[in-house]
Amino acid sequence: MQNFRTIKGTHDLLPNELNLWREVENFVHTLMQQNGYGEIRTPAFENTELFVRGIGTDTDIVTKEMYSWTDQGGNTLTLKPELTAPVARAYLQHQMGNQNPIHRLYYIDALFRRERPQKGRQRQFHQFGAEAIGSSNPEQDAEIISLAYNIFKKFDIQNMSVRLNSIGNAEIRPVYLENLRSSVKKIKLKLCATCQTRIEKNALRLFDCKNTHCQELLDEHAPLIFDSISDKDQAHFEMVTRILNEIEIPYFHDKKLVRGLDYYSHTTFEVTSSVLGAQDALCGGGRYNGLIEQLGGKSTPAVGFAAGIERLILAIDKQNISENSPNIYLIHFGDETTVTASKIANDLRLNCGKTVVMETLRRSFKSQMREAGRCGAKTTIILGEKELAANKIIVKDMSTGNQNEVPISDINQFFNKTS
RNA sequence: GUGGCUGUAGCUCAGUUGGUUAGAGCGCCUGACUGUGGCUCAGGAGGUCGUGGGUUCGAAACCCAUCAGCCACCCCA
Repeated sequence: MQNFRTIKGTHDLLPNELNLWREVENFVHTLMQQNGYGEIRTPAFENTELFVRGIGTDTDIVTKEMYSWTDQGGNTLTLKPELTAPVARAYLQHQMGNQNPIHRLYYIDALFRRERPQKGRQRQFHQFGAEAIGSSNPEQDAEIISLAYNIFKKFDIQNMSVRLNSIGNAEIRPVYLENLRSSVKKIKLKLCATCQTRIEKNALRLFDCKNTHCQELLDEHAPLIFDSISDKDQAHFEMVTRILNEIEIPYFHDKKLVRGLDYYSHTTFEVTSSVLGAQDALCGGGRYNGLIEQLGGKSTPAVGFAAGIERLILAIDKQNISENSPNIYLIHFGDETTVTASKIANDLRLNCGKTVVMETLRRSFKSQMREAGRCGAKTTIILGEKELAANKIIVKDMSTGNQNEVPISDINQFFNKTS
């Protein structure tokens, strides 16, 4: 007989850990709504071509990480590996641009990439994120950055840093890359092996090399993309930083920060925390003024971010996680008590708003008492044969051990009073 | 896709140069306490030793393969 288990890189989330997940999700909903963002949910899979066009043909995601298949009708489909392209697709499909010049959208969703799992990286993972479509102005960039920042701040993430840069518009990219390649080729042989291959394959990623020797060489010889962008784009960036200063978001202008997906332009940012290990990015984002047009719409400015929920959970200090224990544990025993106990539990939940857990295993009285103590119930209700015969229950306060007798007819009134 | 480390009870882990019936702590169940939790004590349930082959009289241990987990490379959230 085969033992079934979760597929490599996927995980079950059990009730215990989901308490924290729900806390995170609830706060995301609250904060987003507070900022005027509306939730969007897109399908789990899309046409493969959407991601190829959106993310970029040469990116790792598209070339080797997508879960793609051909269905029985011959359609080439892909489980979504990121959400910016699907959101942009939805924006176009529903002609949202014609309804309103600006749309603020957010999501919480599961994504799929076939990577080798490690800390902070799994094959099915979850992100929340926001996309503001329509404004090209720097205050929109700052708003997006503040959304991400405020969520991490709320959960008191340690050793957090916000890195910020601008990579200018898409037109200057080829010019800059040419410039970069020719400068770096002069020092090619002094660089590490991976950097040497990156010169042709993905020159921007040279700046991500963890080898300090390579970084020193690059500092000396490589031109920085920020220095090659237009005055207008530099002024845009300047304005973003002015707003961040004013709203007290600490950031570091990292002139080497680049992003991996092709659709980014202008402002790019990343929030990292060293408590995460190698996969230290909590969130990444930036402008993507060219994406909507790339997908067949008219030129529309947009900016957004995406953050990994698993990574956020990893980075949260779990010291003070609140267990949710029931208000009331309802103990009953004897042949005739079950029906009445069920009725009492139902009334307390519906009429008094109590969290009530009722015994359904029919364990011994002692076991039920132990269970009531273990699950942290503040109050225990005892309904035995004697109580049933007398039409009353015993209400026991678990911290003091005090007991009261309450007539069954007065239960709702009693518990409404004690809130 | 590449490399390193690791798989024994629900959890954390012992298990001697290969040798009878594989252990402990925590957790769970029952009882001492015939209707009162936490403390204590006693008893009990729970294992195809990740899986499949091989070596051997004999494998949890040795060999091969495979799967999974962790960490790193790579990449990214």
